[in-house]
Amino acid sequence: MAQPKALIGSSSTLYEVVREEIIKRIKNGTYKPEELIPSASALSDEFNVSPITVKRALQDLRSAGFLISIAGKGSFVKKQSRVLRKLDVSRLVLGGDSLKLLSITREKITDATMLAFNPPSEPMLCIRKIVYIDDAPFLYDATYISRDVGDDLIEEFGKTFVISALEKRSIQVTNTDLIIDAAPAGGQVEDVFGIPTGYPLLRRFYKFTTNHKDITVYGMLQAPFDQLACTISLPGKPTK
Amino acid sequence: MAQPKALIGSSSTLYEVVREEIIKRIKNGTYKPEELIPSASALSDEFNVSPITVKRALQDLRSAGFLISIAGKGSFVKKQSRVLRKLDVSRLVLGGDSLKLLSITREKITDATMLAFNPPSEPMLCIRKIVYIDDAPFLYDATYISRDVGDDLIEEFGKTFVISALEKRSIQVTNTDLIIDAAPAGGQVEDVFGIPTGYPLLRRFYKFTTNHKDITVYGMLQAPFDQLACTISLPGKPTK
DNA sequence: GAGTGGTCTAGACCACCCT
DNA sequence: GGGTGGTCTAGACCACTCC
Repeated sequence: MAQPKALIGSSSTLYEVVREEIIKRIKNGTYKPEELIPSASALSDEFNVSPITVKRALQDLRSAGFLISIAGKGSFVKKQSRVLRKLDVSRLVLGGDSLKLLSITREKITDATMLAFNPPSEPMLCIRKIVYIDDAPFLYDATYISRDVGDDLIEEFGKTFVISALEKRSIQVTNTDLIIDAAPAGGQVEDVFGIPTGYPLLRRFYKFTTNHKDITVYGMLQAPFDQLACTISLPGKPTK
Repeated sequence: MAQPKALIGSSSTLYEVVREEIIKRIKNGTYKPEELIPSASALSDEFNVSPITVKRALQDLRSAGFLISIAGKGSFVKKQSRVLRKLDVSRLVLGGDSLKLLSITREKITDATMLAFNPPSEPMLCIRKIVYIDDAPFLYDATYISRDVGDDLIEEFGKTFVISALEKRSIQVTNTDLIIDAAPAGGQVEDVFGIPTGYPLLRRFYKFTTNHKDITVYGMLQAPFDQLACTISLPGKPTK
């Protein structure tokens, strides 16, 4: 067969060359946000490679958040519009957000990152919920609370953020510890957000210490990397 | 051919089933950190699927940081040991770290996230470097500085963090703005860390305002998700 | 040389969407 | 029905490692 067409980019393998060329076209506006890109077979003709090689490139582009592919329709350039929020995590819900309760269970904390908070090893009350913005899933939250609480309070956990429910009962947060990390999507979060395995997530783990010695709240917030970034402003460093 | 072996996991496709089974074996200790897992052809025999399907599963596992594959040797379970560091970004180098200067150029800031800091649109001095821990790349840093500085200072940028060099000249940081996000690896960082395309990164963008009105420092720190997480402790929330 | 992972291709099949 | 993306397989080739 004919020699594959020479293309821009220092990549070695064919699918990398195709991938980088498509990225270039997205960045320079040849393929515009929300719009359909040429089909795999059309691209395979243009680049003179197998359709399967093009599909391999598209797979990478989905994992990197450049594209969304819909069987029967085609591949679309993803619109990039990310929300910036303050790192402070004590309010989940802002105007226009809505909550969906997923489950309330009793579980042990097993996540390796959360263990850095030295949580109790006994099973805790675990509340999982999704925060929506404009009917699109925005945050996935799992909250663990260290003490048995009344049924009325549990019911309220489904409607509001745990801290708000506690404050109504004059339980105040005295300290907030946070761990921020990135992680590849896997398991339940893939389904919640409709993202492929390995899609980068921004995660915020929190530990709220309260003025009730028996009540400490642990939790984790997750969002796809292209939906959320966190900001914080720190006072000027002392002269050291 | 024979019916593919029924396996655990609610996944629909074959490679997802294989992938989840291998994850399960890593988590339950069947495949141990640093150790070799069975070859693709051995796994394909066991699962009764094509070797290519197994390779597809292994590809996902590499992207999610579970495995490292070396041609001619095999696939190894990645050892998970992550560093926790305070969010404060003013010191790159701790004991045992070393720096490698990559380049000093003049560039405009083009990164979409960094533009949230409203940096100047003119070209700036750009210093790229890598921080090593135990001879392994740990952080990738790009620093932009807004003013022409002397050659002696530029030379120092290659050896130490920009803020330290400035402080020696009594230029103090009066405010630090940070943006933390996650992002898929792409381009130069892939080579620096030896990670596949799309590998999740934790990124910290910083803007240092100083007591010199002409001197503002912008920059970005990047690290693979499995090497670094950030911690911060916030004072108790006021009663609202 | 045998085994390994990785790429590239061809061909088949399926599910989905649109007309 | 024809086009789309997605999966699965088979077969070939390459580069690498280890014996």
